[in-house]
Amino acid sequence: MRARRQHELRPRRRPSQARSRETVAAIVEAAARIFAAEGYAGATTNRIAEAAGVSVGSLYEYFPNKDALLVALIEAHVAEGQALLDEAATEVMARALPLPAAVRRLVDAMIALHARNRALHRVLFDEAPLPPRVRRQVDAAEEAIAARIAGYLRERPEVTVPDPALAAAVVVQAVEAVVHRLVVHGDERQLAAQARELVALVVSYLTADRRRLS
Amino acid sequence: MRARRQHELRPRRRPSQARSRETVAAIVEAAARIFAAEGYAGATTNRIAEAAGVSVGSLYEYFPNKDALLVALIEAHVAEGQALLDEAATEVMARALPLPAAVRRLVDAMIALHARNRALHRVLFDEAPLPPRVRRQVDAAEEAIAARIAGYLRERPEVTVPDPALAAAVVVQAVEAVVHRLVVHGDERQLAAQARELVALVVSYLTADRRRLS
DNA sequence: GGAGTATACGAGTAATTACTCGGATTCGAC
DNA sequence: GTCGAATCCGAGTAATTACTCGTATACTCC
Repeated sequence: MRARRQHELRPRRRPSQARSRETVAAIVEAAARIFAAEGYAGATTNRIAEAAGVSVGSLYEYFPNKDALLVALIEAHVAEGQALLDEAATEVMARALPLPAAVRRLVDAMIALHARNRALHRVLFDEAPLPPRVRRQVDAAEEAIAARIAGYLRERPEVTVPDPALAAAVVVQAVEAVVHRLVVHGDERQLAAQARELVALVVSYLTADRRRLS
Repeated sequence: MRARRQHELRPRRRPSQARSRETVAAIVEAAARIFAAEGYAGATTNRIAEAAGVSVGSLYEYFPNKDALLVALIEAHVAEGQALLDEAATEVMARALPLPAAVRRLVDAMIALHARNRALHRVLFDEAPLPPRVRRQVDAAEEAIAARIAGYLRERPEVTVPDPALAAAVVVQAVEAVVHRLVVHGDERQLAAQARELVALVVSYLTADRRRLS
């Protein structure tokens, strides 16, 4: 293969006419399908263009290289995740849900996010190391949701953790990591039971009698 | 590149003389270095052979293809992990450690396993999807350690979970997933504090007053 | 020391695939 | 209707790299 075009990941040209916007949309959508089906290495730009009903030339008109396609997909996925989690957080706050229900809501939102397109999610986050810029975006999204959760924790009297910010970070990490495991690699039949235990895990932690723990 | 030699992953020939055993060892060791430094895609068999001080021909004498090298590394890593965790479990049992100390021991063992060669660990488990046979090996190792933990949980009166086998599985999943996150992607400065919280998370869960949780 | 086997070598091959570019086509604006 | 810009096309190219195979060397055992 030819030497990969430096590290440029941004679109090469902005589509201005409706026609080209459709082309870009078709390419992104086809990329999602092909990456999900073939994995990162197995997906070729020619195949993606073909699946999009477009020539490779057009693909490269808008995406400087293969990685740029991945990045576009990841960014869309992250935005979607942020929206899902924000929605959950807003609902929890508005209805002042008690802790177990709130945690359940968080876990369910996380499961929904991962399950929406399992195969693609696996490729995006289990293959191909994220470029630093994208990594930062993901981290920022996680921090944002952790901050909201920390705010909620401070309001709930039954929460006993001494450092809500730290606790929120740990909870987000744990829920994300475990759900990822369960959904992407786990046994579907055990998902419900394990999700229940995950809720118990988090709720116990947040409401534990801290004096007993050391 | 040439079509990849089917799905054979087992060594092609068993080294019988001391000389060739050294060659194989050098290749494996070099593969670890190169994969860690360059990532899966960036590592080439020519480069690995060169780093091992050996010709490509010799490499292919013992490993049918590039993936077989990865599999060898993963198998070694899994064996090492099993040994580390078994050792921790044995110590916990022998000294009848109380729960917080036992969990701490588990978390520390897991951290040690992940931190021993961060970069390689990342490549092995974050890039390149594992072939099914290897996946099964990893799962079996996790189940084995979960079974030992379940036995321990049943012995400790302070443990309140209704289903120790399920709880043990969840705990192993959670500890593995979170530690992986913390060590491979996380901020090193926060590791200690987050590890402490992880211990609190697990201990709280295992000793929670189950009536309060729903 | 000779026969047979195991091991090592590494230049070369074949396949793959990311990416280009010159030219055709379609659009929007006046 | 025309002109310039935007878009599209896709055969071809250049680079990469996994893997082979004929030959040379070292070892073992008698």
